[in-house]
Amino acid sequence: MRLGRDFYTRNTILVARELLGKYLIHKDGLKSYKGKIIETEAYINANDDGAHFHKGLTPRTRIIDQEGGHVYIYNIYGMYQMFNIVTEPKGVHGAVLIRALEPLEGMEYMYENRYKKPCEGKINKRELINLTNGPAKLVMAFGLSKEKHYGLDLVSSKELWLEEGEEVLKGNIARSKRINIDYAERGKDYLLRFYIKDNPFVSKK
DNA sequence: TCCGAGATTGGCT
DNA sequence: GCCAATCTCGGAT
Repeated sequence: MRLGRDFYTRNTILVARELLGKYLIHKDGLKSYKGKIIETEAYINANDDGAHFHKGLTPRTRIIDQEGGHVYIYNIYGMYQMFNIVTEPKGVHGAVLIRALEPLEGMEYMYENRYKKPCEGKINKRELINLTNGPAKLVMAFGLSKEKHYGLDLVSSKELWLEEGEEVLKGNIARSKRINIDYAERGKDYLLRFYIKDNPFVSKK
């Protein structure tokens, strides 16, 4: 069952936590990708100097002004891209970064996207973990890109959306500081990263 | 095997 | 020049 608008247009921190266990689906022609969300980070508002939009929107971040459910993808380090989901009602700025997924379907396509060679036979455990255990890795594995998917609406798109997934008990959710935002004077210590405890696809300890 | 340092890369904060 | 990252390679375990 696809998640509707009401799921996304709520408080960003709440959405980040509830995204854990949900399924991300990408249909690309005959290729079909499915993965369970394992790790997220919330980026909230003007008080959060870790957020790209804390000083206001720019051409890069313009989609964040839209209502929750839209896709925000940006370039980083010249060669990687990151996948975010816009939250909150229209005009309120917030987004959730998807940091890790657990592959469920389409692993052979993820393998080809990540390693640039055909998937022959069984994928070993190390290769499997390395498909989607990081924010730029999962973008590569799922065949996502800024050019194709920036601004797309997860509520109505025929190629990319989220579905109700597995319930994650509160006791199995861990919360921590966000990864690699030491440059944010205020926001660096905010506990806005959520992940499923003991899941092998979590990006960092 | 595991961990840290160094290289990579180009649009924009 | 900076950056919500990743890969590789060397040396330690």
